[in-house]
Amino acid sequence: MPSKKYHHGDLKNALIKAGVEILAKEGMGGLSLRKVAQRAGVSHSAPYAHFLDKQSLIAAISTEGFNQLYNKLEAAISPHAKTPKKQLIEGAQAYVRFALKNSDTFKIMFSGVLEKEKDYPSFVEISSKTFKLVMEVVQACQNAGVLPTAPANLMAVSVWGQVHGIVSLALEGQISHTLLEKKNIESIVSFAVEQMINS
Amino acid sequence: MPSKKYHHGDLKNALIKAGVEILAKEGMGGLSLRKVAQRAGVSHSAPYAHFLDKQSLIAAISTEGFNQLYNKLEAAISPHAKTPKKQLIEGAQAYVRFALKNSDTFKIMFSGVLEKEKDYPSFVEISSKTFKLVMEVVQACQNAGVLPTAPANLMAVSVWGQVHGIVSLALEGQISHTLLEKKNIESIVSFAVEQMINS
DNA sequence: ACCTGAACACCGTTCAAGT
DNA sequence: ACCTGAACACCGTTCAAGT
Repeated sequence: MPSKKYHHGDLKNALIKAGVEILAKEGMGGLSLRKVAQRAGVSHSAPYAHFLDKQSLIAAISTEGFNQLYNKLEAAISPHAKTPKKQLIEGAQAYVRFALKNSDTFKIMFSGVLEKEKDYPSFVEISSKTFKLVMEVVQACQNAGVLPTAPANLMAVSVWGQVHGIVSLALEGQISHTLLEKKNIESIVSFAVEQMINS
Repeated sequence: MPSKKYHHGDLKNALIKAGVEILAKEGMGGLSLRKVAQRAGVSHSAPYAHFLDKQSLIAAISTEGFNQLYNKLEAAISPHAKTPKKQLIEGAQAYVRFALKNSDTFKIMFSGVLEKEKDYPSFVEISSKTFKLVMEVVQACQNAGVLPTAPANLMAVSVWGQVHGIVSLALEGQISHTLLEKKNIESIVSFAVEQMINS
């Protein structure tokens, strides 16, 4: 438990944590390096000992978000190793839950605020690892005849895009009010995923 | 042609135009009210005569973006009134083209930078009008047996989400390199939309 | 090695004043 | 009615200096 004694200690992780908290409390617009520093109890220039600039902190927060997302997906998928269809459905639901619960972290991960993702190797690594996980589920589904035969990476992008698109529209308030009166996001995504599955 | 003579003239539209240009040239991170004012040739406080705050300018830019998107969709759809399947496919392609061509405007429309969309009636109006257009195409497809029978708004969100999701992932650099070597975004979206269509 | 404080350029917003 | 200029609080970033 390496936690409460910065001033020295691991300020780097304390800053990431502070960033996530500010994000959750004030949203993207409220996230400033100076506030993050203050919340971690250090001077406004202290973060520069651990991050090159604000973009680097955002990259670290996004990377942390992707790690959590990956873990949630894994946890949702692994119990159903013998039933790919369930993996697909449960994985999609886990994705939705993560996005709705950590909406500001999710937004920062996918909202283009991070400008040069390729400059951050650990971000690239976890995001491609996440894609591979999706691909494995898709492939298992294809082998079981649950999803159509097609290049697995193409099918995986379709599936991920379907889930991601609905969730993104939802977070943007773009799902029509009359639909939301009858169905929540989880069930809308369920419907869309079921549509992809071979009858 | 009401264009080149602000100082007086319609500064409001000049500011929106300047904003779009800065966005295209420098991206979301470079968009400041002061730069917009400077580019329009007025003092940094002049915009406040026309917009309540920065959010209002962003709302205006997003609204303008939605209007253009709507027009592109209409233009892609209207020639194929008798073949709903073509409307669906061409509409999706028009969506992709708009997003790729105006990527920063597209991002600002959907990236959660605009915080209280509901406060901007003309934004709400054009975005719901756009959704209705999608719904009409979907309904025509359903009547022609091209898309499955289901509540039209639910099906419309699935279709829009599918297209929007893939495009968003693409703009975020989240489409795997190995897939992009073989297929461009347009053809990936084509594949995904074809998957939704009744065989 | 890690952190502080002063400094600089830039930003959003307000307001009194000008035409 | 529309625009300017000074002012204020806040921000990202740098750097010399402290421990």
